[in-house]
Amino acid sequence: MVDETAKLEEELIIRPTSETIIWDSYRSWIQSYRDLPLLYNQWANVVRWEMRTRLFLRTAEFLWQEGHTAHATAQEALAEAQKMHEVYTRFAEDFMAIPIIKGAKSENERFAGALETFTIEALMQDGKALQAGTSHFLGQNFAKAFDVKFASKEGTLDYVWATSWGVTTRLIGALIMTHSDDNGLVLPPNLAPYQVVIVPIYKSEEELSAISVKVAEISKALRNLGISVKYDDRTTQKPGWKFAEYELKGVPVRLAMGPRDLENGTIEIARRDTLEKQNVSQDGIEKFVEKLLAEIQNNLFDKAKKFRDEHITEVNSFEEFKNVLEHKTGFISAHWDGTSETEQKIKELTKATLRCIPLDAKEEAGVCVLTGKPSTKRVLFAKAY
RNA sequence: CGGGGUGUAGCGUAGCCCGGUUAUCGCGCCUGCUUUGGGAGCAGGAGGUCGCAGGUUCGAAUCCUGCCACCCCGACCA
Repeated sequence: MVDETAKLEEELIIRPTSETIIWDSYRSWIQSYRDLPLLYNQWANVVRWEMRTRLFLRTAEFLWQEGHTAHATAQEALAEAQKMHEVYTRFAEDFMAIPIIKGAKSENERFAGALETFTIEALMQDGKALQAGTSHFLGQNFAKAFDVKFASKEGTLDYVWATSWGVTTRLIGALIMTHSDDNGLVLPPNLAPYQVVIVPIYKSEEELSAISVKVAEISKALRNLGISVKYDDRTTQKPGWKFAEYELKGVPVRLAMGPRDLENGTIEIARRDTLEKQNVSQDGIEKFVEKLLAEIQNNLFDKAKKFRDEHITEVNSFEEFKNVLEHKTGFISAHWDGTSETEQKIKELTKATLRCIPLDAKEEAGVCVLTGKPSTKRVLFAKAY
C-alpha cells in the first residue's frame, strides 16, 4: 500500500521520463527535413522506485547515458538503433571483455513506446542474466504523442522517426560480476586505470635507489608504448602486502624487481587473470608487457565467453527447462510460440524471463516448450537481475 | 511494501537466553628491536555514547517499550 502522506526527510524533485522533455523540445526544433537528423546525448541521474536495491545492478538512483535521435525515414532511424546496438556491443566486448548476446526484446519486455528494443545480454558468473544496455527503435510513437511533424522534400507533412538508447552504471556491476575472483577485482587492460604496477623488493636504502633507477627506465619505455604504469615505492608497506593489494584492485600486470633481478638483469612478471608468475629478461620488457596486456584482454574475454557458451542450454521440454534453470542456471535456448501469454506463463511458473530473441537465431522448426505450438526459432530464457 | 535477521573500538566479532568485578578475542593502529622475493615476528601500548530514546531494577550490553539504520528473501527493474 502506498502511504500518500509519507514525507522524505529531504525533498526530491523528480522529472518525467526524458522522452517527454526531448520531444517537447524537438517539436520546436524540427520543421523541415533540413532539420533532420537530430542527435542529442545527455548524461543524467535517474531515480527509480525500487522495492529492493542491489549494489550497482539495481540502485534507486543511477547515472546513465541516453541518446535521442530524430530522423526523416523509418529506415534511417532503424539503422541508427542498430548502429548503437553495435556500438554498445563493441564497448562491452572489446573494452570490458564482456561477451554479449545481441538480441531483440519480446513485446512484453520492450521499452514502452518502442517498436523494437535491441538489447545486449550478458551472463554473470552466478548464472544470472543481465541486461547490459538497450537501443530502441521508437517508430513514430513519440512524434505522434508530442505532435512533431516535418515537411518532407516532396512537400508532404509527416511524423518524425525516432530512436533512443542508453547504458548505465550497471555496467560496472557487470564488469565486477563477469571477471572478478576471490582475490578481488579483475580489470581488463583496455579499461584499467593502471595497466602495470611495479613493486620494488629491497633491504637497504641503497638497494631501493638502485632499483628505482632501473624502474625509471622501464617505466619510461612502457609509457612510450602508451602503457599506464604505477611505481609503488612506498616504504610504509611491504612487498607481500602490495602484491595482495594490487590484486584486490585488479591491476592486470605486476612487475617486481629485487636485488636478484638487478644482478641477473631479470624482472618478475605476474598476471592478474591467471595469477601466474615468471622471471623474464629486462631487455625488451616493454614489448613483453605490451603483448601480455593484449593476451590478458583476450583471455578475459575468451574465459567469460567459454563460461557463457557452456551456460546456454538447449531444451526441448518444459521439464528439462525447469531442471536446467534450477540446477545448471544460465541461458536456456528453447522454442516459444511467440505469444505474450506463454511468456507470462513461463515467468509465473519459473521466474525466468524471455531475455531476448537472438539476432543470429537460426531458422529451425520446433514446438513451444510450454504449449507445443509450432515455432520457427529458439529464444533465450534466464533468471535475470 | 511483506517476511526474516543484525546493530558492541577503524574493521570483523564473543558476551545477551539465565542482569552482578576493570565488556572478550582477532585484524588494524602506536613504540622498540629483528625482518623485507606473497598480506612479517616478538615485546610493550593506545583505543568503547555496547545503534538512539525512554522504562524496570540496588545494579542493564543483557529484561521491557518505542524509534532509527543496515543485511537477506519476495514482488519490481537499466
